[in-house]
Amino acid sequence: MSTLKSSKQRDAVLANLQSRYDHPTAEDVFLAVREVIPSISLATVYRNLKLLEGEGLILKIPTGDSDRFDGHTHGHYHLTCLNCRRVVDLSIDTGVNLDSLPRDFDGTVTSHSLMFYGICPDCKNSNKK
Amino acid sequence: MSTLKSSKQRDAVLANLQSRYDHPTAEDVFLAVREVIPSISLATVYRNLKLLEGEGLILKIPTGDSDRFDGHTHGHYHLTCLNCRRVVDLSIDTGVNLDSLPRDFDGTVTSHSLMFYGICPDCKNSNKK
DNA sequence: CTAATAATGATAATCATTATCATTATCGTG
DNA sequence: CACGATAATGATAATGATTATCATTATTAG
Repeated sequence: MSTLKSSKQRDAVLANLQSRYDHPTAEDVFLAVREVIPSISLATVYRNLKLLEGEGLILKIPTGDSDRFDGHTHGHYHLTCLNCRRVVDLSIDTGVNLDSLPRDFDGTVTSHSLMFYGICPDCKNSNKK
Repeated sequence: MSTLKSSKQRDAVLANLQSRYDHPTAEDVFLAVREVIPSISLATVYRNLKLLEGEGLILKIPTGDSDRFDGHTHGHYHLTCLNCRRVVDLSIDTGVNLDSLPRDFDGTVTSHSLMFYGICPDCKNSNKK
């Protein structure tokens, strides 16, 4: 049983994710944290992203291409823009009645993830002629 | 503008996906279709999966590891088993009120995907002492 | 039938992510 | 504080999934 030891690299990765509201890739986080800790390695970023995800402190969002990460684990959903590939937040006033779903299901549901696809506000507005 | 030409390989890939109710990886499909067309190449499977997805005939399910594919595009949702990593269908009596969601959102939502995480019936029952 | 070109199979290339390993940092304990 | 155990790091090699390349084959319109 290994005990966690603190590291400034891990702190910096978490701090970066919690300070931003986009949904960066591991590489994005690497580039940002390198501004603060120039010696940090990409491998260290990947390692700590995985650790932090395991701790439940961040969220990994699989998208079909590179995974995205989210430092805000409160209940909110995402939209993947089919035009610019960005992942943006959708603040949803609950509305999804998930509790009533797995009625006739002989398994256990512990969590869910909901991804919307479409066009983000930026792309929609910049496409106006 | 390129026009589609038919091929028995593509037909076989689609037929395989439509005949099964698991959610195979590209490799899984490759192994299955090779039973019918021994000369088929893995690259051809990937190519046609992408084509078929573009046609809207199949669904690609990103999972964080290898992508899964689904030959049934009707409205249904999936559960990823955290124990055995399989993806199983969840037949849901609608229940999700998705239409009312993107009210205060200045973008366009064209589709969504909902993934549940938990324990599938098989694993749940085999874990009983 | 023939020309045009889409599709194939084989394989090399790419890209994201993970494993390896020698070195360094952290932390409880004497 | 100093020590020893071990977790974390940085650099890089390795892996695994997916895509690109390219010469050859198959399909289709005319």
